Amino acid sequence: MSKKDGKYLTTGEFAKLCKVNKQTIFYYDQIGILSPVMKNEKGYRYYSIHQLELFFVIDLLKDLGMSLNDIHQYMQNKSPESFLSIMYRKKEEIVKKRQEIEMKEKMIEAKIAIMEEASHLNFNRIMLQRLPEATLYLSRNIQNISDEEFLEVISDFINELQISQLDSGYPIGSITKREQVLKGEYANYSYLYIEQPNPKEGHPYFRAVKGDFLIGYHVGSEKTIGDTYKRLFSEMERLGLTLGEYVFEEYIYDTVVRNDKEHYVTKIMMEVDRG
Amino acid sequence: MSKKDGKYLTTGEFAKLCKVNKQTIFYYDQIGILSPVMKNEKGYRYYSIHQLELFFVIDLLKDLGMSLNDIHQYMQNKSPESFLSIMYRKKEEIVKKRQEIEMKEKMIEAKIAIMEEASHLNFNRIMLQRLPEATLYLSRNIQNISDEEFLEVISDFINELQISQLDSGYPIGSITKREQVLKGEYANYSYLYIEQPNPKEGHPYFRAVKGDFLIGYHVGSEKTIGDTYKRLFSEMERLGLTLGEYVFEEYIYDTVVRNDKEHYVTKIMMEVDRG
DNA sequence: CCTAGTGTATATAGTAACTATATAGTCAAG
DNA sequence: CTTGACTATATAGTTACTATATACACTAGG
Repeated sequence: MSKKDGKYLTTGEFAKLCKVNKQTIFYYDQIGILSPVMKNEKGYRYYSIHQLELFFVIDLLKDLGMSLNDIHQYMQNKSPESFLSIMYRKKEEIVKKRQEIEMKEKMIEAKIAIMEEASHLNFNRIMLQRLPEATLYLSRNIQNISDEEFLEVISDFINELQISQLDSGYPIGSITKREQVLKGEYANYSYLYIEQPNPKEGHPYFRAVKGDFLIGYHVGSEKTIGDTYKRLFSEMERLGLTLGEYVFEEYIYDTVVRNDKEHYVTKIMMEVDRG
Repeated sequence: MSKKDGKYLTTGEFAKLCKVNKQTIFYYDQIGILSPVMKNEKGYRYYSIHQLELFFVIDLLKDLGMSLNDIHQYMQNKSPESFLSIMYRKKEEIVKKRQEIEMKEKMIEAKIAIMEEASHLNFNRIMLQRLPEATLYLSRNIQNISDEEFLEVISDFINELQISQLDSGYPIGSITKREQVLKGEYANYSYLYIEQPNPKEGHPYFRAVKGDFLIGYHVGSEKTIGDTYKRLFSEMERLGLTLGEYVFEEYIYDTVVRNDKEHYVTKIMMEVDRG
């Protein structure tokens, strides 16, 4: 391309075609990554049409997370070979980036689903539901664990979420065993979990749940969760049910959407057996 | 989740779980987007496990291009409703972002393909090839156009590339008519174009090419391109061919990969008819 | 030819979101 | 009781711009 070599662009024209601030073009000249092909005696910069392609490449590299400094390094020492090797590197990076974006898109969809569902709920009602099979990613056992060990388990759990892209956007929940619940030790959890709507093949530590659940919502701080457990137990009795093996807890409204602990909402799902 | 409310995390522990610098956690407290649940009399900060979820949400919003200032606004005024509306907005944005990433991935692939092909070429050889059908996005006609008009056409062309996501990563080429080429006006182009390997349905301004082409490479500045045209003409004669309707030019090595104009390489593709 | 309005230039300071450094107080283990 | 690892604040530096101030240049209309 190019219409006769005679046609040059001023800084303003060039900036407009690049769709950036004129200052940015000055700046790129200053740091030496894109200098005009010509400068007249008054100091006016003149760019060639070809330099647009170079700008677009700089913009691409920038988008791919390359610093202007690194771009400068390359510009000092251009060659088809090093350009190609950069492209191969960036290709790998962008694939990873795309996967991350795809995951985040799913996370947002999950958050929307949770919030939409919550907005239609009556938190006072207790319901008996048959839950379909779900896949959960579980932490290591955390029952009766020390503070240091707990920190390590949490740390490992979160690391694994991030490394294996298991953060589905669903809340991190806790599983308590029947025995602890019956003793009133509602906070003596056995596992943490996160639901996996699209479980990955061949990943360990997964666990399916299905069956009858008595579901209630606790509004307020964790400290008063016993009250809601009592309400659930009396409803259980009224329906002639007995407590199953596990109880699941999930924050529905937490510090993410509420300032005041009194407005937190915890979903309690009790596995039950029909007497 | 949460192991008894008694367990708090120090700034260092919290930072480690968040996988960020401790300073960042200080900073977030300072600007008021994530403050510890507790501060002791010595000023030590203590975070709760729940605040991890909040950090992850902040991190997500940040990734989705929200400024810490905007995040602060939301944090001052949390609610499930406004969180939901942010999520809906971000959902739209991330879809767009994903599409952009996908496009850039294709661009990188195109650049790799071009550079790989070029690295295996002998630029001295002239070849007769039958080119398959290709879809090109064309600029408006630029033959015998004034400088101002040319600038506008270029501007429109580039705008369209960006708006309609037509920048495939292939070089921007030029098309010259037979008549101008025969007169030696090699720079009096009629159109600019960019190849579309995956043409979008229903987009106008496209144009297919196929047929026999005599292909040669010009090494050096545009000014001496006449020499290579002469070489091509004599080869054409030797093969008993006549010049077809259009000649296509594309930069293979340009300011993106070369510092010196003497090393630029232009691909010249002449449509030819078999005598 | 003068002038208004736009364009160009440089220099300097400000911005966001950290990041690094310096200095000082705190705590737990041996 | 000291060492080493932690905590805190305050300040300055970083990147990639962005804004502002000031001065010079160019172009079109009266």
